[in-house]
Amino acid sequence: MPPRYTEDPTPAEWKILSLVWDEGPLAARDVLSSLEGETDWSTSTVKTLLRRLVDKGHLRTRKVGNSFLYSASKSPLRSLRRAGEDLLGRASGATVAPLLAHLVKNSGLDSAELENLRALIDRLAKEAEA
Amino acid sequence: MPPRYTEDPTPAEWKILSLVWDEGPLAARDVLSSLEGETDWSTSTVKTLLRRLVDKGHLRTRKVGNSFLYSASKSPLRSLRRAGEDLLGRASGATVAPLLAHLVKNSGLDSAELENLRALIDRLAKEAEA
DNA sequence: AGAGGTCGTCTACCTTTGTAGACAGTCGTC
DNA sequence: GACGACTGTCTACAAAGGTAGACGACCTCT
Repeated sequence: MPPRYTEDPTPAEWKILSLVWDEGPLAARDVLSSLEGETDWSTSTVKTLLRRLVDKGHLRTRKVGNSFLYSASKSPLRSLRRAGEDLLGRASGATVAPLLAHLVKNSGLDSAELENLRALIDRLAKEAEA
Repeated sequence: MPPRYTEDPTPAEWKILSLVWDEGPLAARDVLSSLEGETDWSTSTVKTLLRRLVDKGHLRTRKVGNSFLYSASKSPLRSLRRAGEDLLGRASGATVAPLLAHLVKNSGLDSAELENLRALIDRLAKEAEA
């Protein structure tokens, strides 16, 4: 495979990336301490992953003192949608529906979110009839 | 990272795997011809990927003449759900709902499937109230 | 039986990913 | 202004993933 232009995060990178998404701009040391207990990555490992995420364009840095603050450089939703589309692309016609059902079931949406989703489905259903 | 026990398919492997899911038991040569136009993988490449999928336990083989028929060895839905859970795990609380909305919108479900999904949501909403 | 085609296996090689040590710059503090 | 604590960069290396050639086993037609 010649060079890949998608630059999607790898599993290890996803871990760091979603952490940064969740906890706003973080310094390397914050990422490290947030990971404590979850992984046993060394300082170096985390710094490498952060650097690679910057190289791939997922994170940006802002210099503060002698260190960096890392923050998302693309909208999280955009990256997630991309990954989601890959997933859907792997499901065949017959598995798409049960897959979505499973995801909805396990997503822990609250009442309001469920309500919105139902509204969306109603809209789609109306279109599908036409 | 010590040996990984998940043995999830890689992107290239997914391509082959979902092809086999879709088109039932296939011989290597069928996979090859189905991929024509989509990728320009050589015979060897495809055979390597098939073998790796077998090694990882995603495909099983049945000998027929001097060749193999490859078919799924786990339920496709199961593998997809696993991948779906990874995806959800990467989304933070706030992004889960919009992500699901996007997926539903792009999933091309037909009326009946939408109906089922709505029924599921109604059930979940009822539980959420309690 | 021999030739030609097909098949899977072996082996290989480069890139990416996972993981981390060594080290030099910098910042605060005594 | 020197010391210690941190920080990011460089370098490294093994494992996984992507890609494919070489080759011997096997079938099939003549």
